[in-house]
Amino acid sequence: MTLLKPIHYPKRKPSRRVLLTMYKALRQEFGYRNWWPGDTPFEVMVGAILTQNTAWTNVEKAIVNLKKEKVLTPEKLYKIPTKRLAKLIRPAGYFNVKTKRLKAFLGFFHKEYGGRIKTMSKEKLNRLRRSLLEVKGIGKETADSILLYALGKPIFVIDAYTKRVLSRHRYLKENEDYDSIQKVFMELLPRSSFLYNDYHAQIVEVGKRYCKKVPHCERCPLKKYL
DNA sequence: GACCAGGCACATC
DNA sequence: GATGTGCATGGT
Repeated sequence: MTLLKPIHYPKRKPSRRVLLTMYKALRQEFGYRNWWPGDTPFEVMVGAILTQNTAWTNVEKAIVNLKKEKVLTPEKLYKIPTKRLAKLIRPAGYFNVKTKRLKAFLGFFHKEYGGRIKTMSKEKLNRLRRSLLEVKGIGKETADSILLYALGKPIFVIDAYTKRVLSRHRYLKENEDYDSIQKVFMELLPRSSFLYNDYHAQIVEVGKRYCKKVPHCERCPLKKYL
């Protein structure tokens, strides 16, 4: 087992070059991820809410239920009784909270965009993000996941993996806030939804494989950045 | 049986 | 603005 660097280690600012070479190292190891498990943009949106603080394997079970019942469409989910929805998404955990959040999002999606991805997509990124954040139950990460992974908008998603991987390599403070982390990526990297998508996916992959609570740094492609 | 996993809103100080 | 708490399932 590898010992962790002390957490009081001073933060070092990543340069554009470091961010890009890290990305290349990851991509070389894992290949292009071009990622988010989901067949349709709508499924990605639902998944983004269901996966809040939850392992994806549990979310999958909920999605399977929704598909099996043939209700994974904007109209069907908008109309489905709350109790039935709660029952179907039960495996994803926090099912009462998430039922409310899904319903809140579906109401918004229906009211503002007629439940149409295309219409929603036409909205300007900043405006869309602001309105998503007004929906109860949609915070920054969920909003950005929807924007990037469902709608292909160029915005970098910050999640637990991003924070863990980057802070373990001293590129972040222990509890750095969402906006400043996002700024690091977005100010240093070219504005590309493809890059933001794949980079974040690479971080998730390296986080899952090597950067757990007990990290396995020996074979980690980011080893030299420790 | 404890601990963990791709957050968020809300209460309180 | 920082800190604490409730929300719940399924895998390890």
